[in-house]
Amino acid sequence: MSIGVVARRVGVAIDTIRYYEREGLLPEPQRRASGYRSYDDGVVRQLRFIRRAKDLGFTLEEIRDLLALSADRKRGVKAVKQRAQDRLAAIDERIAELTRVRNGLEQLIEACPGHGSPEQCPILRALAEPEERA
Amino acid sequence: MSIGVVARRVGVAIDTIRYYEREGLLPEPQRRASGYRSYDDGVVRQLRFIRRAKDLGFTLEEIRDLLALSADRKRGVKAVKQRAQDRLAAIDERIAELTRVRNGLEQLIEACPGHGSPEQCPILRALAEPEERA
DNA sequence: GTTGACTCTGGACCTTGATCAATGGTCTAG
DNA sequence: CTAGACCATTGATCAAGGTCCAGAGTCAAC
Repeated sequence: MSIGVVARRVGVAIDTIRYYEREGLLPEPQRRASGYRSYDDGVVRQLRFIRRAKDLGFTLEEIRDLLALSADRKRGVKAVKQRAQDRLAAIDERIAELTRVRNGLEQLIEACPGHGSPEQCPILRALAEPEERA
Repeated sequence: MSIGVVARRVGVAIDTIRYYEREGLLPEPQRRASGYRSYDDGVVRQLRFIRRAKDLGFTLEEIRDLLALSADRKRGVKAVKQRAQDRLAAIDERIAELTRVRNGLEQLIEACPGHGSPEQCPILRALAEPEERA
């Protein structure tokens, strides 16, 4: 398969495939005599793996790590689970942080009449206040 | 006040202050005869405003907008409230998205024994599977 | 009156995850 | 054989929000 066919099958740009190769997320493929990259089906699975991991919020660096682990029979699984748990913890932390921000913002919105002078607007006041403790 | 003093008082880098000035988030300050920037206390409040708004997830562009609105007596407040509501909606959306990802990941982790062969690891399987529908 | 800390400008550089452009070689259908 | 599609490499560019550097001028203390 040429790079263009792979790109179409996975739904990713050709440049992205070459980029992943440079970044070590994809192995260097066979080459034809002309220099064209020649892929087999494995790369399609691997690209889908990358895309799903990205959807789960893994960075490309973490994905490179996951890919290495997934190739490591026996020892890999434990480490993969650990990475997934780390990722889960990071997501939980991010959700908690966003929730704090969200609730703070909501309170300000509720307290804001939506008219009157800027000095009376709790949103602007909260932003401008010298020190505030939540 | 010199730029360095402002930077220390707010806890922000000197370069950041100049950057904000270039980006239109801070007014151009007075200059001494030497060309040194000379600030009054207002800039400290404004920098804190920027920092708080950034903590709420506003982009610098949105903050520039908020600052303009906060200077607009009467008409500003309504628009500020609207911006805050938009921001709240965006945060809610982001939390919902993260929560979906979080729950998917959690299920995979629960199903993973943490040992055995990579082929049996639900995390790796989910990532590698040709098609999966949640 | 000089050392050391500070500031000025302009522009380069950083991160992440790509994407695009330029230039040139290759492949395939008609 | 040739047009048009495809692919190669290198290097630039993007968004966002800064950070850092060089080279030069300035300020404050001793």
